[in-house]
Amino acid sequence: MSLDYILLGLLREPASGYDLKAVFDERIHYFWPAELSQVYPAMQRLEDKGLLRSREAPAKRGPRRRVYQTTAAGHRVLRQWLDESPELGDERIGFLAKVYLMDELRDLSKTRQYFRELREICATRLEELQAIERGWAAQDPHYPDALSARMFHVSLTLRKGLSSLATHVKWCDESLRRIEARMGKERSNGRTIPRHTLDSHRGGHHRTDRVLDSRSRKQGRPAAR
Amino acid sequence: MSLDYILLGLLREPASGYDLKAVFDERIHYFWPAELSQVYPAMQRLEDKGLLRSREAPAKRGPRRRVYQTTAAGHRVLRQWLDESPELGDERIGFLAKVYLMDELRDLSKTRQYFRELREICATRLEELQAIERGWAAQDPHYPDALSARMFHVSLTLRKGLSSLATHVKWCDESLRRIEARMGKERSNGRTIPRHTLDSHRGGHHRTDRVLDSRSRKQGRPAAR
DNA sequence: GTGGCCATGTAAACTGTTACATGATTCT
DNA sequence: AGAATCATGTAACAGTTTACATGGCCAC
Repeated sequence: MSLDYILLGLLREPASGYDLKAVFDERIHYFWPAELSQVYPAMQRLEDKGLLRSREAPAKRGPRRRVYQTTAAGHRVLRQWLDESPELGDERIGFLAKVYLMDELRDLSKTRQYFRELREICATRLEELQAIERGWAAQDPHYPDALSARMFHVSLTLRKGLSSLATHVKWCDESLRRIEARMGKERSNGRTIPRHTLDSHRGGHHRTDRVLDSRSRKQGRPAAR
Repeated sequence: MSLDYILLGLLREPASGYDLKAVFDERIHYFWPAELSQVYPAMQRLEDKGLLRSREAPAKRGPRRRVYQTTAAGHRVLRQWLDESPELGDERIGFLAKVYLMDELRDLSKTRQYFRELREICATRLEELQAIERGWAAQDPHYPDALSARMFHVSLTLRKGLSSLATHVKWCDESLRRIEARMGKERSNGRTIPRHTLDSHRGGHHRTDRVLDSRSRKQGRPAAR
């Protein structure tokens, strides 16, 4: 349901669905991704409820655009939502689910490889956010201070991203240390490299050939693909 | 789709849907919550695909139970999933969405209150995880070392929760400092306490009277509640 | 006997993603 | 003429939550 409220918040300035999609992909997607196919119907619903109003906008360069904006009722609804207590909500963290079960592979070098890749992904995204912050600092001489109320709140969220990702990278590093220490112990305990590594043929089969790919009808033969 | 794989992982030891729900609520829900109404059909689907097998179990104290267990095919599918590269995935972080838009309230004391509550929630959950770790340390004299492969991987995920939540609390504290500094500046700039505080009548209306509560049919009058 | 926990499910609703359909304008 | 970008949507599917239905067994 947060999407509706985010829309009300973003449409305090008038914008089209298409405009909004750009905003989502640029700034919002870090905490709330959205697709156009979800945004358009949502805006229509909110207009039907009287929380948004829209008008046909003269289109320079392109076809007709419908521009939406939050109404007074929309502002009230938004403020009521903002005034509610925070909730952590249910986060689904797929990469942790994998780590939790990864003993199944019986091969710590696989776990190590997993953490190395994860570290890379997070470090890259961290740099992305650091670049944003540098940009802000560059065009505002007393950056973290003297911000508008709007930017102040936005900067609180940026800081969250920055600190979360930095910690994430540190966790990967700590994990890699533990994994390597453990691998060292395994070797010195006389265990040789696990034989399961035989499975690693047909090089680099990342993200291909999903087996569990769609719901099968009852009694459908599993092989029938 | 991760749910299916988590089920395959958990059912390396036989268990009923009901058992599994307890495991989810106790350990797994930190990174992947699940409801029974989702677990039961999922297990049936996985059995139809040949990845789980089930048997009727003699029920001491209660009605009949159906106990599931991962098959050899299920193990293969699980290992294939575990072998894929990590992905961050789309996280939806509702509490950040609110902070991002909270300038709308035009009342920093509301933002401060929000962060105080958020800090409390996270600190509580942090203590929860710390208690788990203390429990492990208590019943295992050389705790973080010499773990089974299973527990080693589980402990990697616990450490993630611990470090994430500690950082989260620190972010709340940093934010509270910034908010209070800014409130001080507002006061000294001659601005008095914002008048919007008039809205704060009818004390403590947390989590009540959601306005945007369900999709309205087209053209439904907004007032018709 | 009834309240609580054990146990298994179905149905409907909600939220979100992927794929598709359509067409204008601008740039090369 | 064709590709890229602007622009708006629909349809089908996938994943999850909430509400409901059912019933056994056990303790008080």
